[in-house]
Amino acid sequence: MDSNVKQLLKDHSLRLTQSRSDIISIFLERDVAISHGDIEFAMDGKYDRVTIYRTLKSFLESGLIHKVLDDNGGARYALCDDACADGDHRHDHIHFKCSNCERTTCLDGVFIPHVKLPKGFEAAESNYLITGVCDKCSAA
Amino acid sequence: MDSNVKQLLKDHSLRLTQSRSDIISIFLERDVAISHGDIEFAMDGKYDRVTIYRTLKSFLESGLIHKVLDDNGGARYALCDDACADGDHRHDHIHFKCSNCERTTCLDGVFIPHVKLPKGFEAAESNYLITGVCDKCSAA
DNA sequence: GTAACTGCAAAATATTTGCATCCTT
DNA sequence: AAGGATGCAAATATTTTGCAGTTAC
Repeated sequence: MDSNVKQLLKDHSLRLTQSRSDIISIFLERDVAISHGDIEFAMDGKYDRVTIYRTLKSFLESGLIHKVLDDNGGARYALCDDACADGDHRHDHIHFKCSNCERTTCLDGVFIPHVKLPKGFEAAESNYLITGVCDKCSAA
Repeated sequence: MDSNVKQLLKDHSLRLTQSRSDIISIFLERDVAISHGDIEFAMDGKYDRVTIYRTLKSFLESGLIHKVLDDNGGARYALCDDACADGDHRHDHIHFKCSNCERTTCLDGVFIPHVKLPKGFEAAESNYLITGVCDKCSAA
């Protein structure tokens, strides 16, 4: 449907299939981090559970999405922003998990502050998750 | 065995049982965040898998341990430091996951820097996980 | 003695793998 | 045509729940 979707897949050297298009569309529709279960629910049986797992895995490997840490054990994912598209992955924004509506949002404008690590520690990736009440819930 | 262990349980109003003592001992022995699987392995069948789950849950609820985010989906836990003991929970230190030895360490001396959140967002808890190479592995 | 803790069985959930078939390139 | 993607079945892993028996206080 969306030429945007096709382009995304092409950009990441992924084959254009129905399930991939549909799954990307879900990511585009929502601006929050979603889980395998969210996708499965949204698809309502249209695709096999396994296909969704494998699709997420290829998206991860191709750098189309990134993993977002969650409070509970559940894995969540969010689209990488444009900065990622050209090989140079930057996921240095903070994620916010609302304890009220349970939504996990990427705070794209809020970057993870760097810290000075003890001698010998070398940082590669950072994950910063804040739990609290989001803007929509605090307004209500 | 350790009067330290007894005291910890007493401090948190938990009954002194064999499994609880043993599990706390493991936490004390290691200064890293451990998972349910780690404990099960260390106990080598001495306690039921379910008991370990429930023990961890009561430790969590009583504030004896805190949950540590992990890269993969697995849940990990670490002892709370003294500051937590008196009801006022402060887990504002950074966790470091070594991609080489897979160990997750609490960097007790490195505090999570505060960030300015967009309007409407209210922070309650913070989790900061850094992945990279730890001091022991970088030295080797 | 009583409420809490434990072990066992089993259910519910989450994730992975093998294989035959189908589809994109 | 060929390799990658999908669906189905099934194995594996993870976590939770019910219940009866045991134990700490």
